[in-house]
Amino acid sequence: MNIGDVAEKTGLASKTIRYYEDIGLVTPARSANGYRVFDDSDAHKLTFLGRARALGFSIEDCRNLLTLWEDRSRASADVRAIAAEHLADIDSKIKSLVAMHDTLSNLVQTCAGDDRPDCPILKGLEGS
Amino acid sequence: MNIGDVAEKTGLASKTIRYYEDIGLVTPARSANGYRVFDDSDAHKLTFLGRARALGFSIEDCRNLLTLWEDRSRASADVRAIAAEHLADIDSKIKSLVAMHDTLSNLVQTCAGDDRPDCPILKGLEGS
DNA sequence: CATAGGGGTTCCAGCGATGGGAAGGTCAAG
DNA sequence: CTTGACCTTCCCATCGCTGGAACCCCTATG
Repeated sequence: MNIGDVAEKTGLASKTIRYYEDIGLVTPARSANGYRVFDDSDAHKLTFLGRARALGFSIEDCRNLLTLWEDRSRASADVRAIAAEHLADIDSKIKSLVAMHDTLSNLVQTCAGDDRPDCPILKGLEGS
Repeated sequence: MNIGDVAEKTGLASKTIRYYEDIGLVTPARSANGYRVFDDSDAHKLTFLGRARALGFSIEDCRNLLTLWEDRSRASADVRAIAAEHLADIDSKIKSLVAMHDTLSNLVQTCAGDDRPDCPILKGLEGS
């Protein structure tokens, strides 16, 4: 498979795949003309990466998960630890976004949104 | 006020304040020795910026809000539009994070987290 | 008066995870 | 033979800062 094929197959951009090779997440073979050649195992790895990234795992997390994924003797506790930590991250991001949402939504609701110059949103941002 | 004072007052890092000057959000005066000199109005602006950023507004949003804030004849509808759009952004981020959370939390819950090599989290990332 | 420290200044580089685009090589079809 | 779709490497841009280097300024102390 050339990069375009594997890109379509995995849903990743070609650029992204090249980047993943750059940082050592995949190591596709090269054909005589210099093109990258991906086998099923590469594609499988990239699919894995795509899913993990879609779940918001950082590249470094992905690297670790990938290592664990390829290590047949790994303990599932290791994986669980990474996932649990990431889950806590997600939780705290959600909390902070919900807090933002609440504050901002209050401001928006108290704002008449008409053509008068008096705006409670700006007031809210201004004072304490 | 020197930059350190206003940094403490507003809770922003000095570096951040310099950056805000760089991109034209504030324009403090300069004293003879080249130091930035901030008056109350500058500090007020920076406080405004700090709050808006804390609510997740982008720098460009902040620039617009700041313009509106300084324009005594602005329509509150303009402000409301920016805020409402940002609110929608926040909403969609929350939705996507909650979806991530749910998926990942399912995976984590089905994972025994012991020392066996069989891990449902990796399986989940692997297959569809 | 020299020195030490804690300000301040500029500029340059880097983060994460790509995306855009230039400049050029390669391949299959018409 | 040419066209157009692919591929390659390379460098720059994004966003919102943050760190560091190298240097200047001001005050206090011995």
